[in-house]
Amino acid sequence: MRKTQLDKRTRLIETGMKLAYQRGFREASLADIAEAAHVPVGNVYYYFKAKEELGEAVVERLLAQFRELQEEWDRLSSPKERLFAFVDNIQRSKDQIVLRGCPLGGLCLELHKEGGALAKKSAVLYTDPMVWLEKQFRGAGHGEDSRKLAVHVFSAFQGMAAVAYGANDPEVVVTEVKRLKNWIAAL
Amino acid sequence: MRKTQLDKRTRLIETGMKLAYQRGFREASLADIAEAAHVPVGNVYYYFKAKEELGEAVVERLLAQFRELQEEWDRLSSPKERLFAFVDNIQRSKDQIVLRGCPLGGLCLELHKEGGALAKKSAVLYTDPMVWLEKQFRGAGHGEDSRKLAVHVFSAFQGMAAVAYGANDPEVVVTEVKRLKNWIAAL
DNA sequence: GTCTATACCGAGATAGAC
DNA sequence: GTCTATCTCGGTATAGAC
Repeated sequence: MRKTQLDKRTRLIETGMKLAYQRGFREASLADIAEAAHVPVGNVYYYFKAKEELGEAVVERLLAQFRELQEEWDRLSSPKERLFAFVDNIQRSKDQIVLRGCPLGGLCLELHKEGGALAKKSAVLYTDPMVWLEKQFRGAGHGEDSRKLAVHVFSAFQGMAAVAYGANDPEVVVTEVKRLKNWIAAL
Repeated sequence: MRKTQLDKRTRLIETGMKLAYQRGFREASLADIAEAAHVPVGNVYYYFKAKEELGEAVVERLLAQFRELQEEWDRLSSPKERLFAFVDNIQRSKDQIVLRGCPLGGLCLELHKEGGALAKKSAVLYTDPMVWLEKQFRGAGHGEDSRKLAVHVFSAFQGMAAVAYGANDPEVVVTEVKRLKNWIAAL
């Protein structure tokens, strides 16, 4: 019982995450999500009392997913290597980014504009990675500058993702990633 | 006749632009826009055959508005001054950006995700400014590098706007603008 | 050309049988 | 716990009087 409950709930969250990424959270109807997750529409409300609550779960899932990456990177031996791993990951995702935008940024900005309770909660999709980046810079001995350096890296990431997506040009990611790596290497 | 027609049409476009910026284009209903523009709802369809067409007009209006700024900057004597003017303008808009995001980027990304005909048309909101930036770099003697340099500036702009907005922190703009100006000055 | 009334549809959400 | 049928609301879009 508990098992299948988790399964359906999880399926709804993951499908919601996928469709929100592809078409936007607002754009993806509960009917679409339910169908794609092989769950009857009305049944969604057994797991979530409103669409907003599913959105919340999607944000959490997305964050958890990013934290898994962080843990992986944390196993690398030096802070600088960890920073490079972060940037390499952007490069690797470039096709996805050109096609659908940044998975974190897209949802964060959409929910932010939507307003309401989700707006505030979605901010962690930005702040959490920046906190991690800051920690790396601090570990590399950049002290009080670390926050600004972290903001710069994340901001460069969001910028290249937005432009690559909006202007439909994967080369933007390639060029900007190269520049960002040089910048980190030269610090 | 022609006069009042233009007035209402213009009012609808400008109000649409304002509300799309504040709440998103999808989120702003025709009823809201019409009411705010003091035009009866049903009458909207005399001027635009569908909401999509109003969206198109909004994109064009936004672009025209940006082009006015370009013309102003074009009157400055050197390409480098023009680049600084572009960046200064970001700095000046920082409060607006924190509150509602980038006027160009927000709409461009939303419409892009929406898909459809508007998706392609909205891309000019990104490509047009980048073309202008490229021209400045070319004028400053950067030859074939100009395009990449332009992309970098615009990408930095979009990044700082997104992060400042999403993380609700105006300081992001201040810091990043400073960095960007140093970068341009050192070229 | 202008406006009112309304059709129509798709969305989120609920009731209640099983 | 699970699913079907249905309600309600708000949105776009249209018909047609003036």
